[in-house]
Amino acid sequence: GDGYGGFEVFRRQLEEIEAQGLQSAFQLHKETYAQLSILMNNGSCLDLAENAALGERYINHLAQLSGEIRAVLGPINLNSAKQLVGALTRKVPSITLTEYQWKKWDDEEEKFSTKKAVLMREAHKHPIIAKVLEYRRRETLRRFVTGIHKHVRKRGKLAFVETSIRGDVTVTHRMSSSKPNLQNLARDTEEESALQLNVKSQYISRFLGGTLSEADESQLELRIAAIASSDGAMMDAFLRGTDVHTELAAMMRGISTKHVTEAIRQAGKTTNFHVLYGGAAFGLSLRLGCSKPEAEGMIAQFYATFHGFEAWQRAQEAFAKKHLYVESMFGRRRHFVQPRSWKAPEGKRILRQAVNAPIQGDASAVTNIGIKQAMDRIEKERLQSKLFMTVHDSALTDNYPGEREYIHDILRDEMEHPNTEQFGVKLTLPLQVDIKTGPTWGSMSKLVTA
DNA sequence: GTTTATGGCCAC
DNA sequence: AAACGTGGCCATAAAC
Ligand SMILES: Nc1nc2c(ncn2[C@H]2C[C@H](O)[C@@H](COP(=O)(O)OP(=O)(O)OP(=O)(O)O)O2)c(=O)[nH]1
Ligand SMILES: [Mn+2]
Repeated sequence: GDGYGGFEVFRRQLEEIEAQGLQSAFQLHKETYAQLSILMNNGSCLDLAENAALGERYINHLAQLSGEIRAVLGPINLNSAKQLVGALTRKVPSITLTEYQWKKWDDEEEKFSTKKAVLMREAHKHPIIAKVLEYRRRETLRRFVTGIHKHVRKRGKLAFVETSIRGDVTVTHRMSSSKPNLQNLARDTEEESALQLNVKSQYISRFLGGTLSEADESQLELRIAAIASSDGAMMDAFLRGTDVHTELAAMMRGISTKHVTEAIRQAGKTTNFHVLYGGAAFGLSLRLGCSKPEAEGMIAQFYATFHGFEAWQRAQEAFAKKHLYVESMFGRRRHFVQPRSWKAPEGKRILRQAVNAPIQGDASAVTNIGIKQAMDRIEKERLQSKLFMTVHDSALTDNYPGEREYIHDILRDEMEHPNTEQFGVKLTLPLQVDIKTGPTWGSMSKLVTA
């Protein structure tokens, strides 16, 4: 009843594991996913002094903001969305705290929302709204500072958190991280780094004089989408070396790719994946703040350009309707429960999941095969550096002094050349890995490769 | 006083 | 009766 199939789907998965025996998808799981979750138990080293300093700064910022806001809105609990609706409506009568107005075709209750997108849309109506947004951001990031206290383990002079990496949680066969989750740490921004509020800066090397590095697959799911669908235009784009995220961001704003900042490129990413995974004009127009016809035009242009991918989408959907599961290139499956109708929201959601699951899942497989190879080399060559974490399409290493450059070679060699053939998959496009490095997870600079 | 649900938001 | 997908976590509100 949770939309993920419940018992029936679980039973079918069990049957599959029994029937699959030593098939390649099972091998992949056993030799790669299960191993990674065991091997990445080194923990992540924490700078406790930085943690304490961050905590102090967040408390101060929050106290200041809380005072300013409650002076205007009254003595409410700012962490309560419900109280915020009441206070904001009183103070700013013109405010519209709904995500979007729908028909209200009968005496349905109005659904209020104070989420970020809504507050940003309404922010021009009163200066206090921006303050609330700032409070929210600080409060959310504070939890990355104080929330890890219960997970800290001392090892001699050093402090660690030992996240649990599991490969048996997600329906698409991605890895998950918990207790603490290290896959959703807030990215460092210039503004917050300047204020010394960068939460990733508390993650450091465990070695005296050591460094951290992160190797991230470039535009990974777009590449996998191109490979899986064999779409000509998409393949061409990558063979030409295009950065599709950047190109789209530049095109949407009518600026040159030179002027695309990291933040702008990130917005382009979100748009790309929105459209790739069956997003509608309605949601796109909300996200871009443009009209619905404009959004429709953009989606139409996407499918006009990538009709090969559209055909692949239709094929996935047809397969899902017929068999109630989809299967990826690596032979991994996601099962569905029969919806009442394929045209209702419930059914349409399944069809989008049918398009997404094989791509997200195989992107994960490709990454993890490469990571496993890198870990094997670090062990075989008796290096002291540690590959201690994965964030879906990236790997983090803690570099022993003097080993960094060689570790970078390993990361690039292995992650750009995962041996997928052993699991029956031929990658028809090259992969590209971007490497960053620095003294902390929150202060890394891109490696310039000649 | 516990539990569970919800709203919200971070990442990829 | 919604409107890219995959996760985990926290504080409040509601229910036990
Ligand atoms: N459906 C969906 N998938 C996402 C979204 N953000 C990230 N992903 C998936 C697809 C990405 O290829 C993958 C890795 O995320 P990254 O941030 O590394 O993006 P990507 O590799 O595409 O670009 P990059 O060149 O690394 O900046 O995670 C999103 O908003 N929606
Ligand atoms: Mn990436």
